[in-house]
Amino acid sequence: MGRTRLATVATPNNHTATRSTITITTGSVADAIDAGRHLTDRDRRVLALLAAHRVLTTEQITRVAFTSHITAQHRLATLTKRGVLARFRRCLPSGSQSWRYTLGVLGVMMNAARAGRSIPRPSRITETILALAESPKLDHLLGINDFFTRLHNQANRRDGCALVEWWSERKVAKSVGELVRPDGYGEWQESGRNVRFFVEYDNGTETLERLAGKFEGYRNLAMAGISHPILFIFAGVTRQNNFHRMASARSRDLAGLSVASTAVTDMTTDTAGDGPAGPVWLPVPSSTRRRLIDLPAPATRPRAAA
DNA sequence: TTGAGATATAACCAACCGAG
DNA sequence: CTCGGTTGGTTATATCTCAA
Repeated sequence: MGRTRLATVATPNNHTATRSTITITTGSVADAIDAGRHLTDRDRRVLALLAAHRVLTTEQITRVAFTSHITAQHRLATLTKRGVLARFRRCLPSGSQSWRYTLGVLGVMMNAARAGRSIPRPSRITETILALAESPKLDHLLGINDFFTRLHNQANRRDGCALVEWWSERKVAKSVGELVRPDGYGEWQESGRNVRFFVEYDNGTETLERLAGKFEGYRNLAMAGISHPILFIFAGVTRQNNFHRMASARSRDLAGLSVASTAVTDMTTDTAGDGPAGPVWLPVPSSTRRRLIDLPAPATRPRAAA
């Protein structure tokens, strides 16, 4: 870079048990314009990805945008140094946890300029990044993004497969938020067939009763003409089993809905290597797991979610 | 408690490519 | 050709997990 006015702020917070390291490089609008000139097409894809989905780990970004994790690490580190990205992680030592990347000060400025929005002040952006790093919803967000990046990776590796749509919670909320609050919406294509689905990611913070309460919203949505399979993803196998038993006993609540569940461990250790696209989904009520593309369609005729 | 294996990053290095 | 940037490889280092 020519004239560098960037100040790197590494903020090790050693005061609590959950130590965190954050790297935020700040800069001016002029720096953002300068940094923008050095971006590759792939960099712009990563920026768009982070603008839409807020935070992704090194591994998740690699799945979507890189073929080599080494290259991804190098490039992401460079973009962080330039202020385009910011990153943080719990625990100080390297190698113990991958970095979580989000848009940096310059990245947010570029994104706002491209969308025709007013450009936020660097201090405001820094506050947002710090809030994200400390957010209790961080693991939940990373869990959802992990599911979608694994699907994306499958699409990259297999002919005839594509992740046609990947909507964040915010984007789905704008479309159907009045009736339900899914954690994501997607459309998967495989062998000339398509399946649209809603995602509910559970990391054990809600009671099963509360999960069951979501069925009513989806029934109302179906009556409004929007009906797709609802995928429940659980952090643990036991909780998934409990959910499956509970949901199977409530067939009346599920009338007209297509509900299936899986556990993260099933998704990541699928022997065929198909990940979330593989036969890891257990429809309710059933004891036979199906591929994502083979999930039963809801009884009501689906219409586009948008 | 200890050691092996897995995982992740930093710091190097070499090869390649396009612009000037 | 030189220079700067990108890509991808190796090595060193550090921690975590898990089994003995």
